[in-house]
Amino acid sequence: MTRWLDEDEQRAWLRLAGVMLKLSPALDSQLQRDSDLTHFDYLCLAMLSEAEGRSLRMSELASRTNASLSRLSHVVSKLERRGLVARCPSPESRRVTLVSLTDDGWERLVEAAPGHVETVRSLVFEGLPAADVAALERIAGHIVEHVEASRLRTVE
Amino acid sequence: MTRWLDEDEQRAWLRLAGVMLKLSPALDSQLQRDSDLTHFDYLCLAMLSEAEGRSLRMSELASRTNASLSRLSHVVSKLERRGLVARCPSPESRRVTLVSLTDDGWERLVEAAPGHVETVRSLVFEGLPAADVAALERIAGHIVEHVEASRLRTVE
DNA sequence: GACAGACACTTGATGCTTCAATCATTTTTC
DNA sequence: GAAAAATGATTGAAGCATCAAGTGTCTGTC
Repeated sequence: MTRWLDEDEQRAWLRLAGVMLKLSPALDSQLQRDSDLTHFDYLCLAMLSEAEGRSLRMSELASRTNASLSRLSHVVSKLERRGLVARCPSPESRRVTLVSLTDDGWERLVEAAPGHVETVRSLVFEGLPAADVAALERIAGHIVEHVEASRLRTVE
Repeated sequence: MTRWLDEDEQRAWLRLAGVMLKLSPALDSQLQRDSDLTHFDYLCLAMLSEAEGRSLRMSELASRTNASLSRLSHVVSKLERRGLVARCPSPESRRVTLVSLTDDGWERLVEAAPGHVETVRSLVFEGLPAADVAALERIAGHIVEHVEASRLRTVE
């Protein structure tokens, strides 16, 4: 017996679906136009830039960018071809690959950041009360946790 | 001079990006596995099913599903090939195309709905306080509005 | 110390999304 | 009432994401 969504849930859900369908392309579009980067490309560079030694193992970067290892591998290959990122084998274990941000990658990130941050601010935070910023963090965190938990359940 | 995000905004933003990166594939994956439909396919069928006469013009369906006309056109072509949807010229104006849900499309939607709704409930609403449901609707609505407004600005 | 399984990652094929260009129709402007 | 602009929709090419299958490495376990 299906438990359908009530009216409030229905409205909230349609709006959230709207965010996924509209915000994602909007971010990609601005970054693509101004910096020839995908939003996901940007996220990879940003996560590397904040990591110790500007370098992370593939699986750690995948986890920090919320991506599958497969998706990340394709994207890192592309970024490597463009010279924004470099791969090298880990000294610790031969099945581990380390990715690091190159100087060119760092520069590209620094150039792209202001425009991207402005876009995020204007699309998400402009006019959003502080209480809603907190709520957004709480709710989005809740959803991400549930998705991760369900993935573990179905993989088993 | 860039106005960077403060710490609270930063955390909220990373979590929201996580939702877009993880929730969307999770929905696609369940629907694909159980009903051979994309989440966007589902949305199209669902919007048609609720429309008067189970039929809408392309541009109206695009607007209700938050998609570009181009994306919709490709997807409708695919759904039409599979017999879930039919196109016909509008009697009102010759540049308008009407899309309508076929009986097969209706059946497919009815079969897919319970599993999809269960997934949405378990990933989004399970354990989410009613106050947060309202906040989600408000915040997501705020974001969608801003994205739409910015699109209008850049198109001009 | 060999073998089964787990782990880290890569690859190739397929289908989806976007962008830019296009076409036909309708409306506006002069 | 023609020309110009706007609207509604489609198309093809290029780039992305996903899935399933693969490679190589490491870790038990007997």
